[in-house]
Amino acid sequence: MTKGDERHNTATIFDVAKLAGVSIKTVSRVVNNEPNVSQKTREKVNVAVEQLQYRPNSAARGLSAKKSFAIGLVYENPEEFSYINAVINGAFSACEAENYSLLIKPTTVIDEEIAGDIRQFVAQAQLDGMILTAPIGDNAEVVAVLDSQRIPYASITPKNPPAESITIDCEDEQASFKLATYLIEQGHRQIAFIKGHPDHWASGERFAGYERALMASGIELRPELIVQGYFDFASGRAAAASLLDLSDLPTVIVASNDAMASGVLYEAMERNIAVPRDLSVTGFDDTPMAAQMWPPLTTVRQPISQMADAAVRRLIASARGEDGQAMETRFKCELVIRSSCRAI
Amino acid sequence: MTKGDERHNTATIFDVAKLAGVSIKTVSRVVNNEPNVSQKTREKVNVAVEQLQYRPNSAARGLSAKKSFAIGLVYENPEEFSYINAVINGAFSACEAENYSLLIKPTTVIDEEIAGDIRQFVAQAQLDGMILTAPIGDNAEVVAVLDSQRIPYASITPKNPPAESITIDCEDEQASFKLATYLIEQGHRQIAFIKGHPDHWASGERFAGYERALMASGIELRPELIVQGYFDFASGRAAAASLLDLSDLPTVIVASNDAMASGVLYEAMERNIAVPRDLSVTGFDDTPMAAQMWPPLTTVRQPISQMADAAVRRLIASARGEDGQAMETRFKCELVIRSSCRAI
DNA sequence: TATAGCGTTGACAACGTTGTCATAAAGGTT
DNA sequence: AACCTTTATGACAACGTTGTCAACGCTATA
Repeated sequence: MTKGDERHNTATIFDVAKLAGVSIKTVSRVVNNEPNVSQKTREKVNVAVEQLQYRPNSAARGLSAKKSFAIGLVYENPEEFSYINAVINGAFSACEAENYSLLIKPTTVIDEEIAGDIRQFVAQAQLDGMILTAPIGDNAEVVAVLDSQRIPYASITPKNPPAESITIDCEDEQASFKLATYLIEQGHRQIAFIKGHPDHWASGERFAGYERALMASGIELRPELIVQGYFDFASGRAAAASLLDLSDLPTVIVASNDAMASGVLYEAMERNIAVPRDLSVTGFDDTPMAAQMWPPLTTVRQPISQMADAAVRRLIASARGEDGQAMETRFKCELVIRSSCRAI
Repeated sequence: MTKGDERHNTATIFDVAKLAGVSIKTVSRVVNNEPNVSQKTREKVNVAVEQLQYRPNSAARGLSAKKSFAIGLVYENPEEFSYINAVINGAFSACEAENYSLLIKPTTVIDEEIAGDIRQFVAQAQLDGMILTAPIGDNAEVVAVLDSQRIPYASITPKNPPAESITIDCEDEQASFKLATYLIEQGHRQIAFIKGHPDHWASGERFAGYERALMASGIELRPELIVQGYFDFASGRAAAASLLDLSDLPTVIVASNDAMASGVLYEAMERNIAVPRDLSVTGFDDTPMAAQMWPPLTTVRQPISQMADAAVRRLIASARGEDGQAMETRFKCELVIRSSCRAI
């Protein structure tokens, strides 16, 4: 760098203070919206800030305030990304609104190393908080690391949340109940179910709603119609294969998410089974994909972005010492009816 | 916080120095792998670092070194996420390897505000560099902001890269040529083409490859078989609709990406046109979706993650003053043949 | 033996902000 | 008029690291 480049150095709090004719502390107060600054002083400072295009140096701010103004988001790298993208978008918009940065950490698999990975992640970025997506919020080691480092965190749809922790979930059980009830109303009686990944809280909820709906209508639960899946395309396809090999075929297959439903559609296509004429199919999540498959998928829409947004806001609020009790923490789902199901 | 919590304060460079019996500067040298430290001292320090679980405070480091060790990734929030997720994963792995943090910034639309948005983003996080995904790398205002702030950046597949800038792209033209040639070899002569979003560099390249293949085989370019699309499902579907309304139908529709190809499949389904029996379809990108549609899509695989990885590495290398000339900057694509095309 | 050179080490300032505390000015109460 | 309280402001230390520079001790050379 030559000497001349100095002109381009970004303005510091000292420059602003000088220009406004006040002390740096006063500038700090104005910038951070602290009380006890006269209106006149405030304006002077704001003018100077504007004129110099001043932006506080976040490293210095973080060093002094012992905060980083950064939040981490950990997720398990999925096969189908729309869920996690909705999370990212929601978390980002909340961070942006609160003037925080969002650091993401995709993890490939959840193995023994994850706790160390997280420790490293947190330490390196000096995170002020973490958002844990399912099923990471249930990993005891990860939680232990965060607790020991005193890093606050919010879990999205965890299975066994500790009482005092910040938790965001949604009404999967009710939504699943509503969906199954809808199918029953449409005349379906042979209702197959593909369960989600056992590590995920949502899997149990979605199955519970299905069970409750069938029992409420006095429909017998046939064990051979209930198949384990893992939330991915391949497991959905395999589950469909086993269900379509049965002699007594189901009239509808309820998949616990859209990716598995897409596997079901694929397997049905392969077998020349027309959906919805010969078989109805439903999903869960309402990923963008759901509307673009053929046939468009009846599914359940979750307010994923809003949930992530809420997780970040609660986290920041609690870091500030606000209680955030008033904030919404349990979200509603919505049944989205498309043409992958027909009445019987 | 009570007094007792002090035990949990993370170790600083002073603690390490004390325990190792050296000065803080020496610890700093060891931690940063600087030369001129004796092997014996190095080991003493490393033992202390290990014992205290010392991790440098990134805020302090950034403040002193005038670097943030953070890189930003800006992208236009797409309808279909797998491309951007591959970018995120590649960029993340490079950042992790280089001990950098990755900050992401999804932008909803590219409007007049984007330059200001970027300025804000860069200033707030004090980024050391930026990765620009298409088509943001071509936005003059954004580039002007980065230049004026002296923020180095790398563009992934930009249209008009300035000579000295860091650019990563891949051989879209060749791949598209190969794909079209393959179709011609399969006997196709009525080859329709759905162009990509005009703002994207890749759109032009992919079309150019198509043109060259047809000309090389002496096939006339029929303008009515060339339709403008915008890389999204809806535009693919609309383009397919217009093509399938023609009296003289194409035997194959080449979509410039998988999302549009998925729109083509949808429209074909809706019209009861069997793919590939009555119509062949191809995509571009090899998103995970491509293998899960029915029928599985013949497409072109791009090494997206590797490209993003390379972008980050070049960026960091150039920030270090290394030239990075040796690094790969133009990547190969691979034809992926599935069953959405048939020979005629 | 003196001297130059190099590898090794440490003292201390600097980075740009916020927190703490002191002080001045203004307003209210007796 | 004297005193207390509240509001507004600033001086200065502290945060934890890296950069600069000086100093030390050892080896090679004259």
